[in-house]
Amino acid sequence: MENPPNQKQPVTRDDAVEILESMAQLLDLKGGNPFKIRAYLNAARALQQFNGDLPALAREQRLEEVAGLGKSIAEKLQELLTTGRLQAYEEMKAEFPAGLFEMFELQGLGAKKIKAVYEKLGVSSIETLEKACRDGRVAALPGFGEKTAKNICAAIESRAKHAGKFRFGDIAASAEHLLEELRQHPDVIQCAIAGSYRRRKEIVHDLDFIVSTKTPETVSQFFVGHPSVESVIAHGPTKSSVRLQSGIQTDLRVVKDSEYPFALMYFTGSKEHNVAIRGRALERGWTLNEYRLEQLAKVEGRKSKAAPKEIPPMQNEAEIYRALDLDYVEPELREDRGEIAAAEGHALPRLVELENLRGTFHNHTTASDGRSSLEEMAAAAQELGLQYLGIADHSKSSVQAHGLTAEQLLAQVQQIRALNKTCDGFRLFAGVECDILKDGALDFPDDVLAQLDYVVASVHAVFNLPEAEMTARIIKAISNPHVTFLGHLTGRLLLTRDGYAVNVPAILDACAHTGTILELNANPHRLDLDWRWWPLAKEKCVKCAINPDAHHTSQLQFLHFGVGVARKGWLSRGDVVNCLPLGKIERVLEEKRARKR
DNA sequence: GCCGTTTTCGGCCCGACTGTTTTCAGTCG
Repeated sequence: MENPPNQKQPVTRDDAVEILESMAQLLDLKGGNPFKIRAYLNAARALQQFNGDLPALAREQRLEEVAGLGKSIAEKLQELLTTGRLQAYEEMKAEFPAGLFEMFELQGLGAKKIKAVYEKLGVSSIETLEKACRDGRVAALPGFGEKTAKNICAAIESRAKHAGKFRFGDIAASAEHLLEELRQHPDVIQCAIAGSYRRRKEIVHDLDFIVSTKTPETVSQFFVGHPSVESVIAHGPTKSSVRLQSGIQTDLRVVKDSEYPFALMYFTGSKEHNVAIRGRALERGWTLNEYRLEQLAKVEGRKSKAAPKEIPPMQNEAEIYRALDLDYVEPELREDRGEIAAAEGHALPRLVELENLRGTFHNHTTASDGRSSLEEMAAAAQELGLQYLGIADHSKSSVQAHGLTAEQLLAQVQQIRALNKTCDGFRLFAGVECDILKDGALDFPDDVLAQLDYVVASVHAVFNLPEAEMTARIIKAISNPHVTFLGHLTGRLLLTRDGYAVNVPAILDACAHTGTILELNANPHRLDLDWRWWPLAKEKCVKCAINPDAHHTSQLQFLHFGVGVARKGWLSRGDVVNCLPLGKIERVLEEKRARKR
């Protein structure tokens, strides 16, 4: 169901942003004026931040009114938005082989180096680049060396390693959309997405749709013919496999309605959880598979050691667990990390839910690198039904993120205080995302921090310290009594950058000691701290704050991803401070400050 | 290429880090 290549699609704002960024890359490859290159990047950013009616502006020839767009780029955008094409871009693009562009995805390679290997070695793709690195031609180039060649090979390897993996947040919207369309289909009785998606893993390899129906063929046909399907890999009566336009492989399993809970449970996994569950079935003289739970004696060639128990009727997953003398295990916990023992001993936690959240901290505005204004963020939070919203723009050392000076920050505090007077039953908290400097000092002096409602301390630069030094750096920072929250503890960017070397248990101890609340950064690129650490944090009585790190009103929705991770980390409402109502959270923030005195 | 202005050119964010080279270029955030 691919779009015919010459069918005209309207150019979206994101398309235009991408083309401006490509133009900057092309100019860079051509060795263009660096300020001109920056002008294109600035224009791309301006366009990204522009919230108005772009097509209307293009129709009225008023694009130049957008700050950051001058005469030249406005004209180009005008052409792009009205004709769907941009001649200058296509001409420039034709000067270079297409393979050069994927080389920009390699960490450590920029336009200058790409240009050098292209012009001097004729390298025009990642494959030929790897060959040239291995046979020594790259290392022999002026300005290159052994180390550079080795680093390029490592970057190629890392890129390959990440192929076929998808961040949960990148595929969630299209997955839910497809699920909703299946649900609407008249022949579909029940349906769900199982697999690691249902378990809310931060990275998924594929999607597993489970459907129950009386007419497998029509549902399968509907699935493989869906507009979001790019190509069909396999298409049978009960199992179909496709690749969606996002690139992710997606399987459909079609079962009878009576088989549905068993299929859902089986395909939700994890494999390890299933093995343990099947073991329990065997102990009872039963066998469990993706279709049913039945007496082992009925299965050919197998005998039960114990006297088989009578099998109760089962309509849903909860009843399957109950038949095995277990409490219902939420999908997020099915990782064989102690959930079965807890389910047996009625010791599973009641997991936090999105509806429990009353507010959130760590959000940006246009004052630093956000794309929505203070007022817009406040309005969006209230629309979501939140009682409070914390504003934490970047501090001055984060130059690339337009960090605020002390004066700008204090002006924002005044603005927030004034805005609060106009709100009833809703409060903005004035905070900052304060850089943790290389030596563990904070980016603002205490007398500035003292004027805020809270401080999120985060590392944004100098990632490559040895573990002990990085750990000491962070502990020093959170030992400052003004620090309320520790932001994205490991600094990882999923599928892009590993977290820095840091001793997480030592940091957790320090958080417990200082009363610092640990952020669960809900940005789908971060999801940091990782879910695997949260049970330990909970054990050490470290509180969690689920923060979206929103740079736009729409990104407050990231809370949804954060709750998934918190649930995966066994957290309950009581472990998450932003489940507290306004009156109580105010007290928590004040008490944290009071610890210093 | 954009912006400001003290209009029509001159400045544009910048420090850290790495690797190559021996004083600097390229990349990144």
